[in-house]
Amino acid sequence: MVARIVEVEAYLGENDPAAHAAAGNTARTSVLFGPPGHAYVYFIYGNHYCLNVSCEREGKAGSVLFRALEPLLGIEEMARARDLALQPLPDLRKLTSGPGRLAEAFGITRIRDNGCDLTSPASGLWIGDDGFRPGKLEMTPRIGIRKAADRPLRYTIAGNPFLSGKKTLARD
DNA sequence: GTATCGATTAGC
DNA sequence: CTAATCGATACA
Repeated sequence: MVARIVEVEAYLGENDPAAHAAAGNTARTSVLFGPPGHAYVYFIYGNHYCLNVSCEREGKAGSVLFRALEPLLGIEEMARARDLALQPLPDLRKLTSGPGRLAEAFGITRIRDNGCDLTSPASGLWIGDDGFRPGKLEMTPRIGIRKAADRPLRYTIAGNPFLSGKKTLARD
């Protein structure tokens, strides 16, 4: 399966009240304090996994949350993982437009993928560069948080149809 | 040990 | 708008 990253949010580490790292280096957040480029997977609301990549050098927390993807390859497999019918025509946005959704589409769990090296193609899950360069980017406040909700740390590809949120889903 | 809540989603 | 649902965290 392959998908393009179209929406992310930055979490700044121990000084960011909205970041899990604000609670310090615990069993849950240890990956955030490890070397960069590794997967931080957490379980939320008793229902969903979400995927981050650690960004700062070892010892310093800081991460990027993947909030939405544009499916490119393996759409059938993603639909199966999301338990959505592929016929007659699936709404592709339902596959990966949201942090919990994209994790489910890729079968990401904390047990399997937490700590995974996202910089290595040898990993089952990794980030690559296919040469695509987005056009205009937009910065908006982060979604779904209660603390530090005003900081514009959400980055999206302007106008991309696969962005998360009911607003984008309701369009067309 | 118990109480509370959350970087969400689906359904009414 | 609310329910679902459970691990991490705060507190006694």
